[in-house]
Parts: sequence; C-alpha cells; structure tokens
Amino acid sequence: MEKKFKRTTITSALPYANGPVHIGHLAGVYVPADIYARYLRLKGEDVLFIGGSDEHGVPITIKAKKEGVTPQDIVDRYHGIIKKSFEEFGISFDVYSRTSSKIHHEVASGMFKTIYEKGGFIEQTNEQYYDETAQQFLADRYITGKCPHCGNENAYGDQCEACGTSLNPTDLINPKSAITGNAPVMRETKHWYLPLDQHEEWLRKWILEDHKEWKTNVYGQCKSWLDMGLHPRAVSRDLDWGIPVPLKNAEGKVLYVWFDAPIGYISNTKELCDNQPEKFGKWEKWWKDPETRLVHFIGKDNIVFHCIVFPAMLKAEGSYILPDNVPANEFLNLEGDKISTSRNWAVWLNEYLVDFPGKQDVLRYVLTANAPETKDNDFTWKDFQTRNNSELVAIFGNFINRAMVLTQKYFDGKVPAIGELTNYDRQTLAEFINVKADVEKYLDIFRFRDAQKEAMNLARIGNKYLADTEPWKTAKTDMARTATILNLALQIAANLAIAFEPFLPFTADKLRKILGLNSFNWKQLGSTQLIEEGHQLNAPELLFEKIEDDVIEAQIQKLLNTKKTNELDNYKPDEVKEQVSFDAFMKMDIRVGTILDCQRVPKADKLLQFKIDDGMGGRTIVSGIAKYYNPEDLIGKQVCFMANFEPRKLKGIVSEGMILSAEDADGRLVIISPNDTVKTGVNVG
RNA sequence: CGCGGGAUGGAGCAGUUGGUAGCUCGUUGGGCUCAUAACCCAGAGGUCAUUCGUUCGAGUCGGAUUCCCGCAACCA
Repeated sequence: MEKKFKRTTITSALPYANGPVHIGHLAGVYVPADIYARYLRLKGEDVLFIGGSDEHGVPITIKAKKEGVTPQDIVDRYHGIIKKSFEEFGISFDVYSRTSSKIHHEVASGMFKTIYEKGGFIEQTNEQYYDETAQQFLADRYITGKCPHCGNENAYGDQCEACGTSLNPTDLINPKSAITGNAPVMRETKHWYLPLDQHEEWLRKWILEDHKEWKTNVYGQCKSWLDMGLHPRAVSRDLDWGIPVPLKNAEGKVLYVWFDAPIGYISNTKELCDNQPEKFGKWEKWWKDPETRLVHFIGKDNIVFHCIVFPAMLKAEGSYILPDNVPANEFLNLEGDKISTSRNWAVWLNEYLVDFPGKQDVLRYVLTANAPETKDNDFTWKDFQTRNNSELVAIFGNFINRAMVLTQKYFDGKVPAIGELTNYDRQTLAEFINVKADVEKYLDIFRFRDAQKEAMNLARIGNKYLADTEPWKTAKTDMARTATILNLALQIAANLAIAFEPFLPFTADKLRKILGLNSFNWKQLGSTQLIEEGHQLNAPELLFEKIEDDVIEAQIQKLLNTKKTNELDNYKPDEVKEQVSFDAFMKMDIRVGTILDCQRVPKADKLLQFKIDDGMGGRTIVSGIAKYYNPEDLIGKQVCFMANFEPRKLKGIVSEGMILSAEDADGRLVIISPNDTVKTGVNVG
C-alpha cells in the first residue's frame, strides 16, 4: 500500500543538556537524520528538520547542585555548546531550540490541559517517601535500603543491582534517603497518569499490523512491550525544575520530563513557523495534516517513548498525526568500550571540530559507513584513519584529482567536447545511471550505510573508466578521443557532487566550486550533461588529505589522558569525619609488618592474599589491591596494617587485619609504608 | 547455574520471510604511470564458535556446551 504524503516532518531525539554531544549521538541519530533531511530537500520535497535541547529532569538538578550553580546555568552552558557544534558540523536543522523556552512551556502546558479536559488522565493519590530534612519527595533512585530478596544493603528504590530484581521503593527494608541519609517518611502525594493500558488495543493494531515495515529492532521491542501489557504511567513529578502542572491544585508539581520532552518537537516547530510564516507556513500543517509524514530519528533507548508513549499522548490529545516511521539505531562503542559520559569515554563533537578543522565530512563518512544500524558497532581511530586514507582519499578524492589534472593538462581546464561513444563508454554510462536508483532505494528504507556505499561506487566506476580508457595514452595520438573520455570523466565527477550531497555536504560544495558549478537537484543525478563543453574549470584542489599515524596516535593518547585527568580534576577531598577522642584513636592498633608471601586469590580480580611477619608469629591478610600491584614485587616490603581488626572472611579466606593504603583520585591504591626500614612489629601512632 | 549482549575468511561489518556465503580494508601476483606510493585486473583466504535436533535443505529455526565483552560481585 503506497501512501502519498505531501511533506515530511523529521525529528531527531533532543539531546539532554547535561553534557556535550559525542560520536555515539551523531552516529545513532543526527547524521542519519541529517542525511535524510538533505536528501528529501535535494529532491525538492517539503521538509522540516527539528532539533533542540532537552533541559528538564532530575539529572540536571543534581549536576547543578554538585557544581553549586543553578539548573538554568547548566542548561545554558550545554545548550550553547551543543547548538554551536551541530551548526559547525553541518547538521541542517531548520530549527534548534530548547525546552526551557517560553513557547515550549506554553505548548506543553496546553497539551496537558487539553488531554486533561478530555479526561485523558487518571488522578491518583499515593503515599511516597518524603525526606523531611531536604523537604522533598524522593525519586526511586534516591532511596536506598536492604533488598528483600537477596539482602543487599544498597539496593535502589527501583532496582536491586545485586540480584537484578526490580523493586518499588516501598519494598526496601530500612529505606534511607540518598540525599541526607535520614529515614524518609511516607507522605501522600497526588499525580496524574496517562493510562497506557487504555491505549493498548489501537496501539497493538497500529504497530503490529499497520507498521510491519518498521526496522526489526524497533518492531521487536514494541511487540515485547505490548505483550507484557501496558500500565498507567505518571506524567507529573514533585520537583521544582520543569514545567508546572497547569492546574489549580498542583503546587510543586511539574510535568515529568518524558512527557515534556517530545512535545519539544512541536513547540520548536511552532517557534520556527511563528517566526517565518512566509517560509514555513502554519505550524499545524506539520503536525496535524494527515498528508504530512512524521519520522522520528532516535537511539534504541528511546524506542518505547516514541513508538508507544508519545503516540498515546498525541492520540489522547486528539488532533495530531502519528509517526509513520521510527528508524532507531543501536549503540556505537568506542575502541571496544561502551561510550560513557560519566567515565569520559567518548569523542566529543566540540573537541573533534577543534582537533580536525575542516574535516566534518570525514567523521560523517566514517560514522555512516560504520553506523550501528542493526547491532552495536565499534568506532576506532585506526578505522577512522583507514577509511579516510584508503576510501575518501584514494578512491573519491583521487578520482576527482585525476580528472581535473588531466583536463588541466590537455585542455587548459576547459571541458572538452564529447565525441563518438564507444561500446565501453556506453557500458560505463549505463552502470553509473543505476547509481541513482540504488542510492534512492536504500535511503528510502533508512539504510544509510548501504546508500553511501553505492554513492562511493560511482567514484570506483570513475577510476576504473580512466584506468581502462587511458586518456594519457590516447593524448599522444587522438585528442578527439581524449576529449570524449575526459568529458565523461568530468560528468561522473559532477554526478558525484550530487550523489554525495546528502552524506558529505562540505565536500559536495567544495567539489562544485572546483568544477565551477551551481547547486544541483537530485533529479539531475545520472545525467551525462551536467557540465557543458567549453565550461572553464577552476584550479584543481584536493578534496581530502591523508591522515598520518601520529595524528591518530595523539587522539588515542588523548582519549586515555582525558579520562585520567578528568578523574583527577573532579577529585575533591572527602569531608572530615566526626571528631574522635585520643582514647578512641589509641584503640586502633596499627603496626608495621613485613610481607613474607603474596599471591592472587583465585576467582577474584581484586584480591591479594598476604602472609605478613608481624613479629609475633605471622598472620594472613587479604587486601583488594590486585589491580595495582604484582604479588612478587611486594615480597619483602614493609607495610602498615591494622593489627586488632576484627577478622573477616573474604572469598573463603580469613583476613586478620587490614593493610593500609591511600586511594588516589582515579581509584588507584597505594600501599602505606614507613619511609625507612624499622623493626618488624613496631607500633604506628 | 547473577543479568544482558555477542561469536561469519587477517581486521571491521552485511546476510531480509531457511535454498550454492557477500562487502570494505588488508594480503599475494600482475598491469598502469594521469593521480595524494594513489588507480585497475586477477588470485589466495571461511567446516558461518562447538554440538545435538527440526527439515528434501540451516549462517538463518529449537535445545545443550565453550569462549569473549559490558554490568554486577569480591575490594575490612
């Protein structure tokens, strides 16, 4: 069933404004969304490409508190960084706004009100834990206690990470507030819920029957959610950062961030259309006209929100269209490890732009060529270098350079006349005309890596054509033939400028300038008459440059260094503990011992087992420093240890004391030793 | 048996509803010399981790096993 749409609204997940954007975000969401938007624009279709920062929610308030600034300071900082780096990277948003904007507050409130007035929410009063000292209700993550299943003392209110069981805060034994450490009290609080269970029936049909074309990972996850059964979901929170619930009896309540964020797509559209109505028309046509096609680009963590929750909201409101497709990607890893903002294991876009000026397209190319479309993939700097050097430089850039230099040499940079075509010429033409259909075929089903590969094939065809026809040889005997060959080669070059426009916009632009041409339309792709005879080309210029080993080495080193320095920079000494008396201190019996023997404890990565000479017959101590010391290096050294420590079993070994060590900012443990040799067994104090 | 993800030629990845295993890079040999030592051609290289099963037929479905990677645990 072919659906006819007049226009397309493309959204890309709103980045959360508590950190800069990294390559994982780009590969998963922004690069594919941008390729798609550019492709449709090039085809002359009516397109709107929406982006913006997501600026509410608890993590931002936590980060603000930690840095001693306001949440607004945090979001202002990161919104600025993110917006600027997107611009520089060539993500062609029609609008990039933010959820803290006035217009968004109005739209989100309005949406809530409409659904409320239609009876689309249910109201429920529950008892929830409240921290009386901090004067706030506690989110699930901010309550810890003993897990009722496995007895782990540090289970969270939503999940015990020791046994994996998911919990309710009320399941915890001896709950504590993670903010103050006090025992929280139960207090009544009222919240509004979106009854997803009431939407289950139409969602089931809409996704499982009407959208079988969705990517398997997306379809599969939706199916599994639907099969588990949907439950009402709270749309409000007790918090002071966010959009106030627009009702009279709702003091201190804000819209839950997942409810507020996707509405940002709509408010950003409204902001744009209100500012430029002559260009974009009324915002409603992008969201309420059934002839508009809505496409959400997201990462896999967002599938449920965009396929189930947000559609349920739109349906509950009543006047909106639903997404036609949700092409979600998997995750990108970095050098074999999961990308992590908190561990600073990432390549940050803003830093890449500084380290590799003018090389936006290289990153775009690599991220697309290795996009995590069907499973998690790995980004390595080595691969980045190889793809640049042996694909972009050697195939694409080199072909352009060859065609340009040859034309310069034999025809003073003027496009030569095309003459009689040989069979081989016709065969080559036939091949490259197919490229258009192939690229389109893949772009239409969101397979960007395959689409880009097809575009690259055009350059391969060009190289092969030159190698087979050998214009540098025919130039010695037959200038007319040489002219025909170079004319065709230049036509291929011009076609490359169109084919790569969605993928590598900076390069396409540069290529057009070298060829001295204006912008193209996608329909012209496949044409053999893009450049006219006699047209003057500009001086050849390299499209891409080789990236040398030392540059790559430096990036890898930087990755390791930033990780380390970040840990050190963030280090703050712990607060000084409660005072103790001299007597209390004297109760601790700290002594110097000599290590007689030291071995790894089997099946534990962190434990070392020591045999210590304490001057009193020796003792066994187990210590968690295996990651930082080799057992054999320690034998014979003197260490300080607690001698009257309560014995404790570790992995089945009784440890009689504790070896003292200092923990460095990065977690590295350093053993404390006397700085001159002393008699074994003497006291420290 | 803690939870989850994976295992396809040297590396990185594709393999749609089961029907002779593909792509890019690398590698070997050759060609070319216009080109950023780039380009073109030919070749080598895989029992699709192992194993049992369903089937006329399985990389593709089901069970078992092994190994790897995250997280967790051990770190008084």
